[in-house]
Amino acid sequence: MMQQQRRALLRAGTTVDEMVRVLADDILKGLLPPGEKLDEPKLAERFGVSRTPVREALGQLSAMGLAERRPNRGCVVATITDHRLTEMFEAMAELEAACARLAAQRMSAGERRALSDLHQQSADLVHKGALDEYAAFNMQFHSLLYEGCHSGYLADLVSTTRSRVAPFRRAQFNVLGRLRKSWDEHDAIVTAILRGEAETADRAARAHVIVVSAASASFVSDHRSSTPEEMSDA
Amino acid sequence: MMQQQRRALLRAGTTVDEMVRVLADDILKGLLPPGEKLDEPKLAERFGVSRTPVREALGQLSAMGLAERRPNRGCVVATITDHRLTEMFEAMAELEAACARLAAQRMSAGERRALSDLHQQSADLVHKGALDEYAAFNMQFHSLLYEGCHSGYLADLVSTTRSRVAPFRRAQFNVLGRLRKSWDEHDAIVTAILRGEAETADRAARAHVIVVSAASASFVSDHRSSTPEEMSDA
DNA sequence: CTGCATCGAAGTGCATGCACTTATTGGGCC
DNA sequence: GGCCCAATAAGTGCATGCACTTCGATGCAG
Repeated sequence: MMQQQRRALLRAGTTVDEMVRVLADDILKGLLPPGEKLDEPKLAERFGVSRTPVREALGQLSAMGLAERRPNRGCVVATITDHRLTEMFEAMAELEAACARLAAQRMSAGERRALSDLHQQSADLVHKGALDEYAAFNMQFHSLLYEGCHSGYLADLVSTTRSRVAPFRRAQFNVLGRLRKSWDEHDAIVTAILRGEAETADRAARAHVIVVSAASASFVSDHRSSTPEEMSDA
Repeated sequence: MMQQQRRALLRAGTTVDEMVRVLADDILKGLLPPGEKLDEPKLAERFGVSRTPVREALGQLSAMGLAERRPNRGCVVATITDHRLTEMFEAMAELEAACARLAAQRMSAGERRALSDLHQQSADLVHKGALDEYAAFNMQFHSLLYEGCHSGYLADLVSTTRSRVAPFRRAQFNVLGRLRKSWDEHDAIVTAILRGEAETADRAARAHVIVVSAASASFVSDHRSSTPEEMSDA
């Protein structure tokens, strides 16, 4: 059949970029669970393109750590060991703590106010027990924290790490009472930052992540596929 | 001409993986300086393959942050602003500090001995002024530190960051007296780790990176290309 | 001589097709 | 019946070729 023709006129970036965006999103949201096979012909049909751009997209996803490619044996959504997940939370604790410490030292008055306002607004969601809305707020809260450290690269590292653990921490707020505790932990962080107490903010952020880590710890094994060799990666 | 034939028999992984390794290495070593054009036909000829695997390799390099792709306008080795470099060093200081702190708490007796031995051996290189050998030792030293934190993900993050700044910190030990100072800074880190003094190790590692940062700071502008829009990325 | 449109070459983006590898299934043998 | 192996199907890896975009050169008007 005829080759591409006038697809380019409708397209913003390249087809590959768009596919990477969509697939990464699907993985982070859990639509494509860890271990899921990423079949080239299927994806080619889904996106209405040939296998060539699909292959490029899969290569990039695996370079990003969201997928794993086994030469000649296909590509799957990245799996993880519970040991590796523990390590990732540990690193996230360090990164969030560093962000919080720097934010306490560097945030402008406006940034502090924005963080405080957002935090206060979320109190309502706790009362209402609005899980989904609180989850959305939670993302915003942490994003403000990352921006507040005024170090874009550090913010990128912690965002990336947060994304990578995302597929393994679904349903975290469903645990009863976790909502309220999360808010209290945020409160400790906000208070320290507003006061400019760097070390207190560091410790509060670290503690917050460690609690989240514990709440997510038992989730991995459900998604572990049966390949034993993945135990050796960390 | 005839297609591929029996290339696969000689090959370990895939052609693409090999190209990514080689190109990443060239970039980190400075053989391909920041801003250098990565021309698909040229690379295809260099590696003796068609453009398809070259394109995949470039996509992966850019997903790793080592290259930048402009749609329809080619691919270049990643450039960086001096602001961004400062941020990267800042993040590296945090990461190295965290590694050193955890290493002080977690390293086994054997690991401590290995670190100490390596460090003591390097004293010779300082006396001889052996810049290249010291640089090689320096990499080993930091690798041991990363492993010593017993958190593979954290080690990956700091290794990756170190790789990314590598193209911009060439000739760092050439500065007179830097060699000796570097050794002294390492000594402070090693001493703290051997004593298990986590906070001291944290501060020593942080200080070490900050000094390195200052020594490299003026290097970027030489490699800045002329595109003004890259100022807005951080 | 300068500014702008046009043409051409070079280079990028993707479709298609062939070679090779891996997974699977159905028969022959013990 | 269980085991092995060949034949086949499915899927991955890369080469090739066409369509589209960008960039530079050339020619013409002002």
